[in-house]
Amino acid sequence: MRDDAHRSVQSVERALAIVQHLADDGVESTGSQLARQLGVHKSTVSRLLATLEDAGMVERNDQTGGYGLGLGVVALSGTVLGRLEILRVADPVLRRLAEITQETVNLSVRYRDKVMNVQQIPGPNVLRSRDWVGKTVFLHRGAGSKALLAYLPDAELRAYINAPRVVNPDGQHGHLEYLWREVAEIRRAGFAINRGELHPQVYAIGAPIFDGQGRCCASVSVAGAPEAFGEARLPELAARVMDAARTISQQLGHAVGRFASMA
Amino acid sequence: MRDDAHRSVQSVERALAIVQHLADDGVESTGSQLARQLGVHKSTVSRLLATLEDAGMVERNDQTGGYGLGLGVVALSGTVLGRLEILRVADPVLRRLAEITQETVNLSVRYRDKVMNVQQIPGPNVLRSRDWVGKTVFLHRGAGSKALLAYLPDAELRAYINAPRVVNPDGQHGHLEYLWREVAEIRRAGFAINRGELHPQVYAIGAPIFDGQGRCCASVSVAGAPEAFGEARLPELAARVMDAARTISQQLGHAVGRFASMA
DNA sequence: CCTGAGCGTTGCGTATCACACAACAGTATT
DNA sequence: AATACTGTTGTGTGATACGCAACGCTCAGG
Repeated sequence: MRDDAHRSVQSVERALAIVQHLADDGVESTGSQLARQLGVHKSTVSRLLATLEDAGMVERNDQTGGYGLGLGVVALSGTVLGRLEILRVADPVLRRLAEITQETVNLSVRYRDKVMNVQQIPGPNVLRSRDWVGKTVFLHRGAGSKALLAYLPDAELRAYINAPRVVNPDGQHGHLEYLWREVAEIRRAGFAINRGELHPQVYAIGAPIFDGQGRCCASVSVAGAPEAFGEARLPELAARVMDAARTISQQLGHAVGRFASMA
Repeated sequence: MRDDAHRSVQSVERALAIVQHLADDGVESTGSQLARQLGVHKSTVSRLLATLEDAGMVERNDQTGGYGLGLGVVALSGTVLGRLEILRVADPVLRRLAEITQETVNLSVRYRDKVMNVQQIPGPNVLRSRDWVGKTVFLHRGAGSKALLAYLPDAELRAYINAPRVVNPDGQHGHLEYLWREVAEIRRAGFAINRGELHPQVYAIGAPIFDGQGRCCASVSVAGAPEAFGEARLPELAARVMDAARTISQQLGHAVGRFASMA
């Protein structure tokens, strides 16, 4: 634990732990609660919170007196999203895909051992559109995620599948060896399909996007009600999604047909 | 400078300064550059960056070797936006407004002495839709901003107008006394209008939103090309925007007609 | 009204820890 | 090869962030 001793700054680590804590439960909490959960004195937390509040990273709710994440992180998010060049080139393609399919379109990029949604264009019959940008899911859950996973370099893919995992409370994580078959299937078909993995009533199709170096860096997916993914419509949807992914890859400088990461 | 001595944590302040710096220029920079600009040793910056990178707040670009903001801030942003209840209640109203007007609809909230965009529904003929959520503008610039400004409590309004301001390089900030007349006009009409203040080719109309305590906490605005805001259409647009704002205010618990902040 | 328990803030003293320094490794340009 | 940049990492020391305790505050409930 203390092996990488002074490669990092303790107080900053604590501040970031506070931020992560406020982000995880989502709900705001008091400084004393944070102090207990982090195992430090409440005066320390008070000073850290004051510093974070000055920067706009956390805000105090006037009504309840609790602390929560501040709008400053939204401002930061805006600049980082604005600098993601993949968003610039993908945006018109995604809009067109949404218009053609009349379903919800997502763009996801890899983030550590997860996949993060960075753009969502809600379809006409979407209910809960909000709170999706910035959401992360594991690489093996969901269409967009699996599309990304399947085209990782073999070493990374093997490492991910064999990595020791803790079984979540929901019991969703076991051994992932079964993924080898699904990955092969995805590579063969060129797209991944999700039949209610994340939400029972949401099916999705995802296809990989490759950057200029031929690495799979993102994925595009189309999500909708299960009825929309019947045998009749699925081939057309898959073709549309793969076409969009290919277009974006081209604009990122990827030579079509050269799937370097499959070599 | 050092008067509020140990009410804040220096190292965390420095870390946040790094983050702000990376956000401001938008462009990524090297650790040495950051060290020079902050006036600290590069080894300090190196350790701070390592800590921030572990948390996903900054990322190193493999190609250029520079540091930039990381996707971790996007994840944080997702949770804070998901907890903004005004987004939940406003979302359907905004979508309906966008559908009716066929223009771009924005929802803004106050953030310190600025206004932040927290939701944008792009219209059909939008060009650059991206990178608007999280963007901040001053309270007196733009339709949504001025709508919020005009309904601030008088004390805050006076403080804002009389606050000493530095003149920006673009020379946009001078004395703001002229705002008193415009504020009166906005309060009389019930909406604010922006004729190319922020971008020459973008006009907008904004109306205030009030929370359960009757405080003006947000605003909704409709933006589009100047041609769309001619005499013929402007009254209807203004009515639509004010109607949407009133609907959202109602759902936030504000009694219609009781504009407490105008008393 | 007083009490008690919860909250956050703030002086203070001390031990920790984060800093500057310097040396090192790596890379690109000369 | 040499220079000029990077970023990383040991090391010593002095600044500093920590825990403690006391304070002011609000709220709940005898």
